[in-house]
Amino acid sequence: MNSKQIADRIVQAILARKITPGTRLGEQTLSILFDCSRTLVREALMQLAARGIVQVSSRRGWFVVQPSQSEAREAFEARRVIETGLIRSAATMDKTTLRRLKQHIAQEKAALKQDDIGRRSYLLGDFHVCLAECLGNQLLADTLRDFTARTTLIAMLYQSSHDADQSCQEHIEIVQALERGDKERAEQLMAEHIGQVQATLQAAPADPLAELRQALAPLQPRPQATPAAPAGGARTPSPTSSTYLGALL
Amino acid sequence: MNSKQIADRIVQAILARKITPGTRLGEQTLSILFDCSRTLVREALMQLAARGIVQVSSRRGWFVVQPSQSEAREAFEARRVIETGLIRSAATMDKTTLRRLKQHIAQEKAALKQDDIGRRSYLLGDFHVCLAECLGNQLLADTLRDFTARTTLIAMLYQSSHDADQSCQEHIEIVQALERGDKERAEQLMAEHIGQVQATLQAAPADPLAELRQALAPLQPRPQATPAAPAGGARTPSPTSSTYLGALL
DNA sequence: TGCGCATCTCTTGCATACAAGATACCCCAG
DNA sequence: CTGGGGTATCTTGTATGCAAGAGATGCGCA
Repeated sequence: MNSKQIADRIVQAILARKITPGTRLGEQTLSILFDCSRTLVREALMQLAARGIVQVSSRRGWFVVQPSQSEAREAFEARRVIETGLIRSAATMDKTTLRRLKQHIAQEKAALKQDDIGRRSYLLGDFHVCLAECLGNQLLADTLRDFTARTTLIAMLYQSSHDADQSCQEHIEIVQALERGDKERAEQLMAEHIGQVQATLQAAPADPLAELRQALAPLQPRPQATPAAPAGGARTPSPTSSTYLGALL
Repeated sequence: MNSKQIADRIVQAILARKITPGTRLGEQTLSILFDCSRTLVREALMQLAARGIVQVSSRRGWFVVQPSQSEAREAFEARRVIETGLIRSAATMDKTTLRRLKQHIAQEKAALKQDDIGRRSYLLGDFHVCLAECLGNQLLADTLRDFTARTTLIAMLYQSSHDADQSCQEHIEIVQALERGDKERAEQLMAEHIGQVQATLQAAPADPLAELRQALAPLQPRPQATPAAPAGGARTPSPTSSTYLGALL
């Protein structure tokens, strides 16, 4: 178990919504979980910090990032720019590639049917990474993976109510447009798709203190992933979050 | 001197073309240079590895990446997608922002006049990062910094002959278009600008063995940054590159 | 009760020690 | 002179130890 593997597991857990924003990632805890020394854990966390997935607060601990509202806006904008641009500048796709995308969607459908929330979340996010790979740019695919992890965290933090079936349906339409060679339409659909997710975020009050208020808001246990939570505002780091780390194994 | 600072210094040195692709970055060497333990150096290198700037070859050493031809293509494509998309989706710029861009260009001109190659390279690359910041997306700005480092390495590796004055001129025109509010033109100019740099790369022969040939090519000391080097093909890791590391201090 | 303060524990920050693999070097045999 | 093999050296890989800081706790006092 090297540091790269540890980092990957953490990212995967985030993409599967098994780790929430603000979760504490203690070096010791992880070293026990992964049965290695703190050194390796630390290297993994350092890498994730460089990728904007975790943060360290000096001598207090490592935490999964809790993007602010403006960071959330940037992340969605970044994804929109990259994904629409990628479609726009892509060559027409060959059959093999289209087959891969369709296979991916089939997997999405299966996970939806089985109500496997973790796998479902993972696949819905991974579609975008897969698409970038199919469009021939591994560099942007890797970048998108991080950005997708970020938007997943944002969706958890701001209680997105966007539903999975709709996402999958939108993916289907995008692939159909690509299959027809209608890149313009595919681009538009992608922009709308990302916009959909963004739009369902719990709108924050137009209040200059919003971020502070959010940071100071009390912790309230969240009822799984239901829509329309009681009141606006996001969670602070969970004090007992070490139990969540079972998600990594 | 913490690991972040070390990483920043290395990236800066790359952007200033003071460290070439394939340069060896020995942990011990760096720890002496930065007067700290290998631990900190290692953390910095880990972060840079996560950002795609350096690579480690097991128990052989750390090296600045030498992007392959296809990685080079991806990097330029990624920049084109991001930078044009950013311009396209931007709001109109206010005066303060435009002033910042103009100031940046003024700095570019000064560095050109003084023939300060390091600073010149740095600023020409940083223009793009600055623009992304001005367009209101720090996340993409940070991403672009890494991609710019990457294309800088590519330009060194494939002997770009694109000249600095022309780059600066193109920057000026882009800002002028933005000032006029002509985003469409700005976007086009940006695409062309990035294309310009990419186009001057030493075209490799249409040869399936190109990459291998390149990897096996003998080391030839490069005459500073002159155009039109004798023959195609890039350099292998320099065996005595530790001397170059003075560039970091 | 409420507040201030000392202390105690828990967490990261950093350095160092040692293990293990890769490479370079040298010596010897053919 | 050439090639093979053993060793010496150099490099990273991993664990561990100790220091320092932040928070939590508990106690005494007003």
